[in-house]
Amino acid sequence: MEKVTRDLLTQTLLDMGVSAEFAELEIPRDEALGDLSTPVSMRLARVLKRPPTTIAGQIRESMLARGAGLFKSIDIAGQGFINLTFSDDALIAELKRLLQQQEAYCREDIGRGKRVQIEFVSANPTGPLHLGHGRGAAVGMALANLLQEVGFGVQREYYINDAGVQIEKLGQSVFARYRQLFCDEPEYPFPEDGYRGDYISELAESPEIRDFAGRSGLCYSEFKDVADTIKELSCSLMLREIKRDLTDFGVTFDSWQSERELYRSGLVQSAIAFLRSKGLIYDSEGAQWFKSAAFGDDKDRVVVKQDNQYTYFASDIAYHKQKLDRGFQEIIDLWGADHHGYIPRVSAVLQGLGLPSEGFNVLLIQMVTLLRDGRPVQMSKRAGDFVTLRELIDEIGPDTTKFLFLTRRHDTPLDIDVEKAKAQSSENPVYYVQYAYARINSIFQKAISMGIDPYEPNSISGFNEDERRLLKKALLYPMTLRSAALSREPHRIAFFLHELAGLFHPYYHKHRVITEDALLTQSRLALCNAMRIVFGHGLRILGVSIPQKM
RNA sequence: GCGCCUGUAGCUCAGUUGGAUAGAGCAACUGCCUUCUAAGCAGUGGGUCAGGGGUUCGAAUCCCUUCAGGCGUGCCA
Repeated sequence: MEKVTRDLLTQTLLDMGVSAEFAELEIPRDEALGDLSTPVSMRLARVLKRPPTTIAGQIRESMLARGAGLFKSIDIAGQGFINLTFSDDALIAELKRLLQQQEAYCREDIGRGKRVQIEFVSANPTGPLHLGHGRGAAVGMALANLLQEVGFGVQREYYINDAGVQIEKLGQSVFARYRQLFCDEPEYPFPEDGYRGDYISELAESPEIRDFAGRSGLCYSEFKDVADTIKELSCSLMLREIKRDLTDFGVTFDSWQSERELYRSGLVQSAIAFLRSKGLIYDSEGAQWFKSAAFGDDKDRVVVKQDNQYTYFASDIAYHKQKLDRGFQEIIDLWGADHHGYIPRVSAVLQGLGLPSEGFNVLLIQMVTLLRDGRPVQMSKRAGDFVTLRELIDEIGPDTTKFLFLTRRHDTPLDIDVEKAKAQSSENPVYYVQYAYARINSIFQKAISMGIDPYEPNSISGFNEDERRLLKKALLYPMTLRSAALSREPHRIAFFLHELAGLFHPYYHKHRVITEDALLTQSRLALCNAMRIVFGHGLRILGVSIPQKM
């Protein structure tokens, strides 16, 4: 409905010789003013050098003439706002279109098939997922669903950092723990900066490690002799755990990319050679440097150290080059906010490889601070003191956890008081939304039991004021979807759904849907069906379950 | 020192990308279950949008500045 209006406004502006980008519609704060409004005439006043009210008058005449019954009225208010009010006939016609097209009604093709890759979570397989990863998982999944819904070709990827010193430390930690537990060496030295969480013991106790230990005589080995297998086993066991957590959280990936695989297949070497051939890598002070300063970074960055070892940056170069080689036109990475300093150099790489700077988008997932008794808890994987995603899911459920993360902008720091989250979980906003859906379903069940088909309303009469408000909100849902997609902010959908439920519940309480009046019943069922479609669509995008009853 | 993020009701957060009189949830208080689900509804109270200046028809939103918190600033990953 907003799209039809926007197209109309755009045409009107083009006829006046004005660029289409001025065609912006918004929902007035005060609904008495109208259904949609545009401040366009005030913006044009400066450009056209005419008073805003004069311009507004011209736009009004043109839109009324073109609109053909779409509007009940178009008013000019204040300093030049144009307020549009839809006619009842137009709302009903639009409702019928929604019911006919179902979820397709919600989708506007914004992506036009553009291939975009979203990489998220990508936690090192050196420990369980914590709350920050959970936030990234919820946001990344919702964003992927959202973009897919508006016409992008989306791939969801998890990058596995299974090479380098962190994995080395993981292996050492597991090795040391095994010796302490099973080799009668309780004093066996634990690595200084090893991982100390309980999960290390669990790894050491796992059948896989114990089986290998039995075969290799681990109690009599040096770490370096068994390092490769210990590391690989620990890593894959940890990854299995992570995958299980994600699955239980309802988050899935299309692709898992291993860092080690980049080295094995020679992609790191060839990527650097490629950059060198383009003159973007040079030698200095015995190291090899990438010219990132040429693309906006503060300084050039080392990719191969003096000792001939690759830096972490080297594999990231290969990784991001490979993303381009796989044909993605837009690359979205979700990173923890503590990596923000890393953005310019990766952006530099992609620009050096020919990707326009707007093709690379990093969503910084701000820190999740955990509070206990109102005081922040230091979360450190190495100290082993942190609250896992698993723990929170088990306590309050995946839907509540997701909604907790999705009712915030991703780039604002978030405090979670676990005790409060547990206490409030039964009053969580997610239930408010799900409950609305379940109630509609319940009405439909009742209708069916009475021999009425709620999905096939054959006639729709007029609507009262409450119904009009509800209907209008549902019909304008695509507007939220569009802005959420364009701004890459899935949380807007969560808030929309909560607002829609906030209209539905009072309506439900005030009016009966199924009454003696057959025509009225048909109309109200049609309205409920529209709500059902929108709630279902929104919840599906957020990755939240859609309960038929509660 | 420099860079990025943040500061909105007692708490946790939105605020349509510069629009009209700043909004929700939780917490507190008062009512409402014989009806299609009370995980609900109706109502009450709660604000110097961190402070100051600027830009313009119009600022919580943009610019400058001060204050406060977080993060970053490796030939670590």
